[in-house]
Amino acid sequence: MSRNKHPEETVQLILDVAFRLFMEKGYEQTSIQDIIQGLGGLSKGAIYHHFKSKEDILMAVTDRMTAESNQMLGKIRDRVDLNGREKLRAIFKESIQRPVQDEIFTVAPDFHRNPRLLFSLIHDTIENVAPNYLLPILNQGIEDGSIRTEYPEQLAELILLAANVWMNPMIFGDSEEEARRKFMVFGQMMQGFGLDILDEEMLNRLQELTSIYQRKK
Amino acid sequence: MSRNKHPEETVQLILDVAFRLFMEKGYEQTSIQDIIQGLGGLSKGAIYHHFKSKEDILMAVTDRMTAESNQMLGKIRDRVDLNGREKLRAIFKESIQRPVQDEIFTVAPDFHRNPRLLFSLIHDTIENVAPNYLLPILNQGIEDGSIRTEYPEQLAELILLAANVWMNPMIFGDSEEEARRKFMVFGQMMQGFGLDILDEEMLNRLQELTSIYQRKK
DNA sequence: TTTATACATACCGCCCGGCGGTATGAAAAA
DNA sequence: TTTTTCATACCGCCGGGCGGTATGTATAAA
Repeated sequence: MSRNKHPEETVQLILDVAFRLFMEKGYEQTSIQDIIQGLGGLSKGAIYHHFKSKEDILMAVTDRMTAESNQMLGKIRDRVDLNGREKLRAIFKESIQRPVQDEIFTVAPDFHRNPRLLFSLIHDTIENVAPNYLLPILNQGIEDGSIRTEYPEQLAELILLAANVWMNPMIFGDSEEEARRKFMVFGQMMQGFGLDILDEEMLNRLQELTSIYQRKK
Repeated sequence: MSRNKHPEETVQLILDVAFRLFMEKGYEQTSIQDIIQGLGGLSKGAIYHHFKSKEDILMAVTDRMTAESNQMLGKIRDRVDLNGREKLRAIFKESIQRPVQDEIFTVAPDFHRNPRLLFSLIHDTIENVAPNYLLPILNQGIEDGSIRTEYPEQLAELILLAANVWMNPMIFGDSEEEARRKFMVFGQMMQGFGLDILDEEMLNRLQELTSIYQRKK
């Protein structure tokens, strides 16, 4: 095969294939050979020309996964027409509404077979999303009086861990009923912090996602 | 080397060595050969006689880790001299007081290098500890009126995830100040559920553990 | 024409796990 | 008591596959 004039396409192809396989089979269970086979003609040399290790591919894959989500978060964070509480609500709404979620739910990553991916998600949530996206919103909410808390950094972490990890149907494989109850408990927790941002629409969407994932299994 | 009359000792030896190595270097980074070297004479055949795979060793190691802790939980759960809220408090106290924690903190498992171990911990927390230990206590608390919640199953999960994972200094490597703030936020969350069970003694012990782990790194 | 890039190919060393074989001890048979 | 039998504990080599590297080659760009 001849040299590609647009190497970026090759990179994306590798990431596409790796993403699909990592999700379907898990990172550990996916060999470089598996990726090569999904590449259609390309070889090991191509992969190691663009990525320095298998781990490097995983990082690129997760980066691409979170990039789109973070862009959305950034947009809401930087809006000037909403107060803190409204932004918080907007984030939750968008997080479960956006179609990217559907894509991920379609390939259905089985986090039981993907502890590394789960860890990446948790790590990104704590080290990136919480301080860079949710924290500024909480701080704004504190200033404009729509949110009250003494420790916004920690509250941001706890909220995201509960929402992104605990309530994530892909991780714990909840039934719709379990998802509903988690949503209720989560809502109660948020109210305990003076944050009343959940509504029925969100619950319905969450249950929808849950059922999509249930069917996939 | 001759045959051991007490094979159980061999099993324990393998688990001892594997435990130490998994903690120090991480599961992935520990090879069977590494374990063999720590065994003092025993060979690969010995390992695969007692365990069917490397994964099997990991499971045995984690089982042994949680067994002691679960025994303590069971004892408190089955006491008849405490109401639900008192049991809940007793569990929290014991969980951070018991010396087993110190042992683990001494070998210092770096969860950043051990996503599988982290997943095992989370899995055990959700699938075992929550339903079998904390849930009965919450249910008792609901009956005797010392705890009020509509969804005890989910509350049990959320509480344990926050306490065992989020507040675990080994996972997120908090500073003492961060540990204190997490403790405060956690306490606020518990109060939101009508549960006022934390006290200063617990905070001090938590910060002590945090500093022990900080020094280890 | 030269140079840098985008690959292909051959190969390395390690690792998990299987497997044939051996040593040992305990129970059963003589 | 002695002999036989048999399950178990363990040895250590080998195979297949893995991630990764070194080197070669064709092509685009300069």
